[in-house]
Amino acid sequence: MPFVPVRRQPVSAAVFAQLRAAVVTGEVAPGEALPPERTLAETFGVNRHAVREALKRLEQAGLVEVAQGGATRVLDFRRSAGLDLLPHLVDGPDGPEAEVLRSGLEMRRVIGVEVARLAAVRADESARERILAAGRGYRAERLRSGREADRGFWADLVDAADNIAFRLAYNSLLQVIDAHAALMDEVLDEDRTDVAGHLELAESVARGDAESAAAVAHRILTAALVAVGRFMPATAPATATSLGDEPDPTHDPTPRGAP
Amino acid sequence: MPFVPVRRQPVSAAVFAQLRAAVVTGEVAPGEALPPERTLAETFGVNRHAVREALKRLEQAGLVEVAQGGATRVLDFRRSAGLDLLPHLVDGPDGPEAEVLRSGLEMRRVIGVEVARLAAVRADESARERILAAGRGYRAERLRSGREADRGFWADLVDAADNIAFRLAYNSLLQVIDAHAALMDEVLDEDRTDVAGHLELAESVARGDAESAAAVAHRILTAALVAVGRFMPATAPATATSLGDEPDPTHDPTPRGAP
DNA sequence: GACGAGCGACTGGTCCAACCAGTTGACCAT
DNA sequence: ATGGTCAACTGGTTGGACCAGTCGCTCGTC
Repeated sequence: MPFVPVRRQPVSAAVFAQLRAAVVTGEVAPGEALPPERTLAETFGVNRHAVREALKRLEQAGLVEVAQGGATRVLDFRRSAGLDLLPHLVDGPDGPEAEVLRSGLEMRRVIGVEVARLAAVRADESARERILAAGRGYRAERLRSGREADRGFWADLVDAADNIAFRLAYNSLLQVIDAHAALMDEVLDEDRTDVAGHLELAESVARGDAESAAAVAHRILTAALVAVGRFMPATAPATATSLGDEPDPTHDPTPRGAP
Repeated sequence: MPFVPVRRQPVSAAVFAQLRAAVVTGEVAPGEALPPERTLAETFGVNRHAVREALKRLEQAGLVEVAQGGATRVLDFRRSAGLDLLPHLVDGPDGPEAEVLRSGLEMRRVIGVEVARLAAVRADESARERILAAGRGYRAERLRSGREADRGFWADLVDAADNIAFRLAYNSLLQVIDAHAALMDEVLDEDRTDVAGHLELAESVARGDAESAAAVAHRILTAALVAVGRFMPATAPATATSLGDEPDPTHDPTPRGAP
């Protein structure tokens, strides 16, 4: 077993992690007040400043609302938090939450498809060449490191799409992946088996064929979405099974409670 | 003019705002080191603890990297920040940045379309009824407050779509809107003129017709995207003009550098 | 001259203690 | 019932001290 760098974690980060977990698991319900800073400091055995730094991050993440003189209240993160919270929702008491991963992969597909479409229309000449080169080198790159191969591939596309919102959302999704590298690597490898698709996507973009690019991107990105059902039969069996074998190449939302 | 609550801003928030602005405007370039905490404290005329609280938020937002013993370095937010940063990118030196708003509205459309599709498939009976009621009451609600009308309308859809990633991204986009309420209200009102479309969307979802729901959602959400070009002829005239009058009802990406 | 150990200055991390500034609710006078 | 007062409690801010890493210079050794 290879040695890895030890992770140093500041006290405030540890406090933040515990408080965040308490909020997202619902251990402290929305509307409920957190204990006073002085109490938290004593409970955690740290200085009050460390607690305050952690609370600032919670506030920044949209998990709590702090009011001078009043109490610090927990917010409903489903209404108040942004996409940056997603990575932190994956960790559940019984391992990664399948439903959160499914959500993230669905979003990844939607964004990826639109990114492909936009890239086909907006990429300038140098971007087209770069993307085409990435498409042609994908097979070889994948052998070296599948993870870095499509990270580079998609980074070029996202660049070319010229949309800062997609770019930032893409970053948020990458953090989900990084937070569960081992599992996600297996799931995402499903995408990578479609080597021909990657080349086809690159060629479509280089050609400026938006609809073809979108279609191929959809095909590629659906693979991982299907795979996550296999790797995680966990919490939602009904959902997992209906994700079945031969998804509609265009759309395959997961039915639920439909007649 | 009605009275509004006065906003108190903690010192750390003010420091955070200034540092954040310095980073996103590129005033301090990625890779560059921020001044030491002690220096910042003196410069801002506040205590070092306040500076540290601000830095924690910057770190949380993915704008800087702090290392004990070493310097605090600025990151490239285009690579390291998440979607939560989007609201803070809108403010430019010459008013709201048209390109950021365009990006946000593009994302809003993509997410909205997929939300409509998913809602049509996944909504349970009570959700269908609620959505149908919202669709029927939309015309009346809109007269009272257009803003709250479609906030409620879409909130129901997002709920029904049962995808936490879309929900959080939707929250992030709402923050963009809230941060520029006056302008965005004008732009988004373009969506609301399509009253019939809202009813049609609700009916499609209630009927479980995913493709119809997606198509109508796309039509509705394209209106604001077109409008932002009119309201903001500002920074990118070439882009704005090509967004012209009769957009392809299916897709209308903004060409740029295409052959 | 090249190398490397050692040291010192500098940076962020943590703590303690105190006080300021709001909020809340109980109490009391009107 | 109303409104004012006040005490207790909560977050906000400050000062100063020290710990714990990093970085770069210096100096001795080879």
